[in-house]
Amino acid sequence: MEHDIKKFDEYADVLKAMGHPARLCILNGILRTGGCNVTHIQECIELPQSTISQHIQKLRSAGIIEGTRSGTEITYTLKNPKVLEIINILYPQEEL
Amino acid sequence: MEHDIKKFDEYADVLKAMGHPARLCILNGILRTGGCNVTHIQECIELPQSTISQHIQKLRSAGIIEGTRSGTEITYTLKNPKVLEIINILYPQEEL
DNA sequence: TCACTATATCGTAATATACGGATGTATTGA
DNA sequence: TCAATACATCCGTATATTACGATATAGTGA
Repeated sequence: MEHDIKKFDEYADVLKAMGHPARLCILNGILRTGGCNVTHIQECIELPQSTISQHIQKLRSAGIIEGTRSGTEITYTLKNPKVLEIINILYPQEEL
Repeated sequence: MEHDIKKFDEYADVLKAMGHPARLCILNGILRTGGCNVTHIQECIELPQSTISQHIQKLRSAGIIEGTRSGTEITYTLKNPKVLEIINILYPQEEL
């Protein structure tokens, strides 16, 4: 078995970042639409802008998403391919 | 995009339970050995017994593992097949 | 019943997370 | 330069998580 817990730190952080319903919802949305901005997310989930922004920062600092600015908008996309695989396992593409 | 955050509660809890280095280490160990007990885990990661036990309880209450008692020992095994897939994505079987 | 091993639970202190209002910053168009 | 839009950050508070020693419980064999 594995001896060094530190080897698990990296993905523990990724999973922890994914482990919140709002963030999972955001990730699923980003994946399904191929990238979307905070305002669009805000229209879909009932949370104030600052809360959503903080969730996005958490996903960003875990290296899961990255943002591209165009004008005043920032479009976020999935950056980590393993996260994409995980979401597809959890939420396979039927009835959407 | 998805409207109801509650639809994401189930797997958010699973991911949250996975999102800790000690628990990820335990899960990886259970997967690789096909089931193991607390004492064996304790030999591998440097944590007191009560701490390990609590991590195991967290995995158990998230429906990720289940224990089978034989004598004084309890052998834990993976219960959720999606978790198995996720671990295999994160830690593919090379050099082990 | 007693001692022993394996595991769980309790109590609690330290730390982290979540939330949302208020405020700050960047970009664009007038 | 000003107002508007999109997004980020700050701050205080409430709640949750983590860790671990101490203690409890379950099972076994003598």
